Amino acid sequence: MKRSVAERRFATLHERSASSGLRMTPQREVLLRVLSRAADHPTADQLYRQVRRHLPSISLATVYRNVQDLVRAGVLAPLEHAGAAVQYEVNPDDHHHFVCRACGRVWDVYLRSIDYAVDRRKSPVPAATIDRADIQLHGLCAGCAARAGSGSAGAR
Amino acid sequence: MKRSVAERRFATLHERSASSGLRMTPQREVLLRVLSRAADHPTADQLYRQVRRHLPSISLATVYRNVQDLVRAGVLAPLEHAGAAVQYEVNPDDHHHFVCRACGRVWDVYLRSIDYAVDRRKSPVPAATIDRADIQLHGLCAGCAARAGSGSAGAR
DNA sequence: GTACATGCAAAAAATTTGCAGAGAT
DNA sequence: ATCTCTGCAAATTTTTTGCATGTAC
Repeated sequence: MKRSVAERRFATLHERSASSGLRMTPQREVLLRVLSRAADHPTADQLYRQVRRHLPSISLATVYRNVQDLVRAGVLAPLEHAGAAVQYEVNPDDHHHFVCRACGRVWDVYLRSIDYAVDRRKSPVPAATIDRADIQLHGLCAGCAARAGSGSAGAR
Repeated sequence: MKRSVAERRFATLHERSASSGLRMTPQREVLLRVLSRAADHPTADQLYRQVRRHLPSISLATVYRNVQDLVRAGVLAPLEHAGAAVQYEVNPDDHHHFVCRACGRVWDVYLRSIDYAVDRRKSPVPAATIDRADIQLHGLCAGCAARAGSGSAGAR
């Protein structure tokens, strides 16, 4: 049962990776296999350690490069806003964020209401208490949209 | 007008910082002043460069230490999930996240519905398009709640 | 006076890059 | 044959830490 889920996932990853023009090297294949079994949200280093068990000669740099390629290919996504330098929040008001997917900049957003319902059947969440819901809206900011509309796309 | 907002903010930061037992050194005061004027989400390095203009002799390590102290004091918050190592998302289903505020672990959450309304009057967001809303629920996971209930609180 | 804070420099952690050789298509 | 990918090692970037001295309370 669990096996077939991982296998279906692997097939998907494999196909999406191939259709993005990425070559199927042994390193990439093992990485995809590890990813297809991942239940959580692994870091590059955790992936490295997993992949290494099957391919002891792989280098950490290769894992980093592959993970980036897969992000570019849309196969993986960095969890939220992680990485790079930590940004700090000073605004004491109750608010949320809008993140531009092209330039990565963040703006504060005020919401008038939030409503959500957890699907408990599908969510094996060991939450004892939930005390806050932060929303991040993702999209294109006006500047990047204009740039994308006319000239070549300018990212990051 | 803008001045008084910053000043009110500074007073708040100053008071919260003091009531957390933090001493008011020149370095801390300038940092709080910079923070009270911050309109965006600065990194430690950006804060360092700002503070330096008023206190050229301050060291980057002091800024880092102070920012951490202020986070512990509840004056600042790290933006979302940033920092440390980047975690990657493999799950292709449409889902959201639950983050334990004690241990920092992340679980996938499935929502049946999401509803929100942007308060456009208060939000100067230059969003050309919004194509996704990611929700992060914050709280205590069962494990950390149990640990907090009995023994001493175990964090991070 | 004492405990906390600071500066400096070195260390650690996370990530990126240059380069020469190997391999996929 | 070509263009991508890899391993290795060195470089960068971000953050943390040890230690002697300074200073807010």
